[in-house]
Amino acid sequence: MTDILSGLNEKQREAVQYTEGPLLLLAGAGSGKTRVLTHRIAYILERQLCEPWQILAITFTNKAAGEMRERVDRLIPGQGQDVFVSTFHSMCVRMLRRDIDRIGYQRDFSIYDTDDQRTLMRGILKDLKMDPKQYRERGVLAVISDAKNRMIDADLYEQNASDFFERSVAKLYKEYEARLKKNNALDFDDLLLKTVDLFKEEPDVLSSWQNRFYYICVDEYQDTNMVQFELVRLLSAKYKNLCVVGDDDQSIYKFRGADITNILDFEKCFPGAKVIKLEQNYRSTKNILRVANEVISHNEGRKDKTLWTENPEGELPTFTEYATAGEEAEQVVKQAMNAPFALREQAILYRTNAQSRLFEEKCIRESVPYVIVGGVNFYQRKEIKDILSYLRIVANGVDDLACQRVVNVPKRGIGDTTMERVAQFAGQNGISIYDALCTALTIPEVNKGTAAKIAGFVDVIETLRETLKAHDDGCGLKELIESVRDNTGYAEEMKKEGPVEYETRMQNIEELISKAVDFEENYTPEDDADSMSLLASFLEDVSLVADIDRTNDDDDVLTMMTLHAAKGLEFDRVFLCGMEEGLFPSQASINSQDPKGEIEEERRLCYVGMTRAKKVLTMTSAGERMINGETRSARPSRFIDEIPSDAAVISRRRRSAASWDDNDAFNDGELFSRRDTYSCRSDRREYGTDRGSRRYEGFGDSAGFGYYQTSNSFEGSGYGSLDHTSARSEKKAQSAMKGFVKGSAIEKQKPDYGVGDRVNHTKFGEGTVTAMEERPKDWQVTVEFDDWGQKVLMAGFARLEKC
DNA sequence: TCGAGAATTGTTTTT
DNA sequence: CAATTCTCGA
Repeated sequence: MTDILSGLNEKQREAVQYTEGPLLLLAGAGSGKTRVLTHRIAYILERQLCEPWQILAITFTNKAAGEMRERVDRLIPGQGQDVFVSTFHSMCVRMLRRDIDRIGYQRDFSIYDTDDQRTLMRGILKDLKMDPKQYRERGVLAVISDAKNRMIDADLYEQNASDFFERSVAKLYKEYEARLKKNNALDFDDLLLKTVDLFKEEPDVLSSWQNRFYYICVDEYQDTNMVQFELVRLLSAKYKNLCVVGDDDQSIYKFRGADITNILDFEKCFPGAKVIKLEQNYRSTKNILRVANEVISHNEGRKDKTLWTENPEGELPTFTEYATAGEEAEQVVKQAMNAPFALREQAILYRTNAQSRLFEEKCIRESVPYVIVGGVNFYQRKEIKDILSYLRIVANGVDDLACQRVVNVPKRGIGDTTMERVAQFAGQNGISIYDALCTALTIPEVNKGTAAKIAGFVDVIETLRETLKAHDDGCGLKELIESVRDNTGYAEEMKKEGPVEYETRMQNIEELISKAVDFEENYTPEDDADSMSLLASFLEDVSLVADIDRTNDDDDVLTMMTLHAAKGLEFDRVFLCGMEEGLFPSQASINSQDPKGEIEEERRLCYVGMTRAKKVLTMTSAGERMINGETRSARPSRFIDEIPSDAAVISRRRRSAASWDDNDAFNDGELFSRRDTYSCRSDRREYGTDRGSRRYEGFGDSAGFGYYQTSNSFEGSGYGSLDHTSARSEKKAQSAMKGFVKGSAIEKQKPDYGVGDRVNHTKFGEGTVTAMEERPKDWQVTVEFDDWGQKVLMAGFARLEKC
């Protein structure tokens, strides 16, 4: 007992011991909430308030689930493994696997990922002859997903459809559902939704789970959506021992339905709920925390709390604006390389996955070992999806999508036209594609030659089924995958793509095999899921793996990932990169219907990023970067503006105040939104080759900019207080700072030319200055150009050169 | 049926 | 820019 409660502060201890009844734990970043959760579970176990398997703990990732199990196990040896720790999605799969047949699905259902969903929707649009320009599958699916997250089914959606578009979407929604059902498949949202359906339609199923779980904990509660709320509500209804942990300031998944009111209104929904706030931060330095607090304080409607720490001051966070994204990446990688921290203790965080490319490039160049979390998910890679599709057909014969995906992979001479006919035949006879293929010879429209090829494919599948059956004692995944690789001609097909691709693909398949072996070894048939095959569980498991789950912390490598992926992690040093208006906060959030709300979400994301840092926070931006093949320029993020000047070392590139204002207009909508609202392609056509930065004349070229720095001097920054390596870094840091001059935030300079002088402009060429007028933030210059006539320019913006 | 080259189109963020 | 779709010739 003393063990479990020792080392906890008063609040934490209170939370650990408050086991009965609803509890809302408002846990700020780095306040030790995982610690509280694990100790709480251990406390319950030690007190023998219930059996391990009667505790349900829901985490955000599978990795977190594993870690929690481990940590509990360390506190109460031998019992941690039996606690039901899981993500919402995995939990639902387990529950559905047991009982989904009671609501009209088969228990060997497939799980469709985003790609599968899109393929399915594309087919629907085609069959219903809807204009794919008008109904883009991505958009339609987003609407459907949104509806599902709010527990609006197709019928209800139809009833509420108020305009033509919505009625069309309703039709698509219905068809989409029908096809999922026909394929015996569920999408991600369904996993949650169907579980709720199951609970509502089969009360005894619900009560069996209700009876089982005496204690329920939900981590990252601020990111739960309505369906998840409903699940939690239902499951906890009997014993009401529900503990939710979250931080409204870290709610960053609104886009996928997370509803912040779940946490804000917890006390209303669960009367008598106890609220405990954890406000002491154990992770970051005072200086990092101050910056994070300052930024997040710009949000309205938060739960009142102030994070504080007893940690040392630490050094001031820095912000540096580089000229280009390339330079940003290079400097960041070099700094990481020379910092007095192990690579694994540092992370590069960014808003979008696309930003990783440059960092990756620089890491390769500098030979810095790195790992990118996210981007293209392992299980979405072509070769993996292909192989899994084979396995899906083996497991679930009615999965048409899987069938269509690999029927001609490797090339068997079964083309689109043939498959079109087969699909039609299948539809007419109400059978699955695979069943249709099995009887290909009887399909009149399919000619004999192709039918023979089809028979070859069917043969492959049947052989695989044999392989599986031959190992009914539960060892066969490895053989199965190897069989797909080696006996279908798949390996040969890959060779054609070139040796490099071949190698990486083979490696990926190897990785899949070891995953499979691993899975098999740890596989314990569910107490109640008797006949459910090992294969089906493997496939279900595999589709729920997030990329973060696959990272191992053993290697000393530099980690790069999106801010979203960084949630829940911590590093000694964090690089927060790409802090530019239009990127972070994203242009979409600025242009959205609800800019205020969306920018607040971006700000929370920023807060999450900053609070990942334990000792050093380094923020950067680029004056220009390539986006969609166009060089675009941007001013530093508004979040940088929100940092008080004495709280960080802020180095912006020198720009006149006037150009800032223009730049604001540029970034805050006008020009970009036009590109978004209307076709940006028409722009391209109209302007021909005059693309990108040249179109926004005056922004693209960075020549002529200097640096200046606001706030205090460099004293106290750098790595002086750390160790020897630090001296080196300090030097590096200083030399990187070369060219920076001290100055105030906004400083207008009188140009070095005057009325009557000859000047040169990058676009307009030479001309004579005819007038100069001082403006509040800049000098306005009138020039009579030789070739272009009179122009009125802002000096800080036009970069005129005296000649 | 299939491949190569052209054209088009797109970015948040993810279980 | 890069990923995906389209188009056309064999």
